[in-house]
Amino acid sequence: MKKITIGEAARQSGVKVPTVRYYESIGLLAAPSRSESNQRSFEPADISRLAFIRHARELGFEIEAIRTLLTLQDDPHQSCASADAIAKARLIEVEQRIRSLMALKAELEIMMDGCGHGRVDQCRVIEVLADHGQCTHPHH
Amino acid sequence: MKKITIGEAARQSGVKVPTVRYYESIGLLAAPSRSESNQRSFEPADISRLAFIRHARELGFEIEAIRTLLTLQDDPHQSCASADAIAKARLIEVEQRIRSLMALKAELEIMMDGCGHGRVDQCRVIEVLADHGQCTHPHH
DNA sequence: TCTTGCACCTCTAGTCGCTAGAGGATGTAG
DNA sequence: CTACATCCTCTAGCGACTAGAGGTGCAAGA
Repeated sequence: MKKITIGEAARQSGVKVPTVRYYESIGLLAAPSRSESNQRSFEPADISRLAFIRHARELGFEIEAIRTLLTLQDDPHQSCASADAIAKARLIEVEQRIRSLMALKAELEIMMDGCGHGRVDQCRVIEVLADHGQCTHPHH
Repeated sequence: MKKITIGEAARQSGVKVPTVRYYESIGLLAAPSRSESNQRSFEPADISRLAFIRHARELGFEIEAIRTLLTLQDDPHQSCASADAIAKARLIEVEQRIRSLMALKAELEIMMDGCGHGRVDQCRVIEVLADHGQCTHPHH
């Protein structure tokens, strides 16, 4: 029985030390046992859980969604439908976000193209921002 | 001389009432004059400024960037280079964000494809989240 | 005239997901 | 034994608002 310190847990899971404590404080991670000197002592399962959380966060899932995904993981006999729904919702979100960012990109490019690099009073960047009517791209 | 109330200013600029007050509080918008009964009384120029801010926010510029853009707008004899640089930085940010979201989308799609819609213990969604090694897409 | 109801005012606190820092205890290497 | 790293708890801060409490002012209908 090796005792895993919070630092080690952080290193292995890729989650930062204060973030590990934060996850414990919001109940995403069960409070681990403590050593005689009150230091947290994690188990391998905790590392997996932290890695799960980290990966899900990287994929942009919100903490509450992750909480649901974790309870599903904890009870493997449940239907997979909720996990499916959460992932699908996230996919739709991501697709929407990509579309809107592409529109932004187009608008920014138009802005930049029009900039003669002279003085502000000839600057399309400022001008376009000031008057949305000049914005040729219909992103909204 | 018509007096523009905060509600009217909000309606015309598309910025919400509390947000207008917030912008005033952080000095993005000059404090307008007040009526006898202490109500804010805006001028047309304030509406333009609010619309400018709103459009810039829609394009994802941060408040501090907008603050700089506004000072540029206020002094039209300055070089346009700063505005240019801010817009360019934003464009690069947006492009990066699009790339990373595309990678996420791919990973989410792989996850969903593998889901047999059965029970959690056969669910690829949970499984992929739990073990990043299974994530075939090299987005990081 | 009353009263209803809306728009306005200020101020504080909450949101999300951490991150930073204070101030102190403990563990480890030389 | 002395550094120094790591751990502990607690509080406050970030950005850009948003929500709510508690109060004033104003116009229109009964």
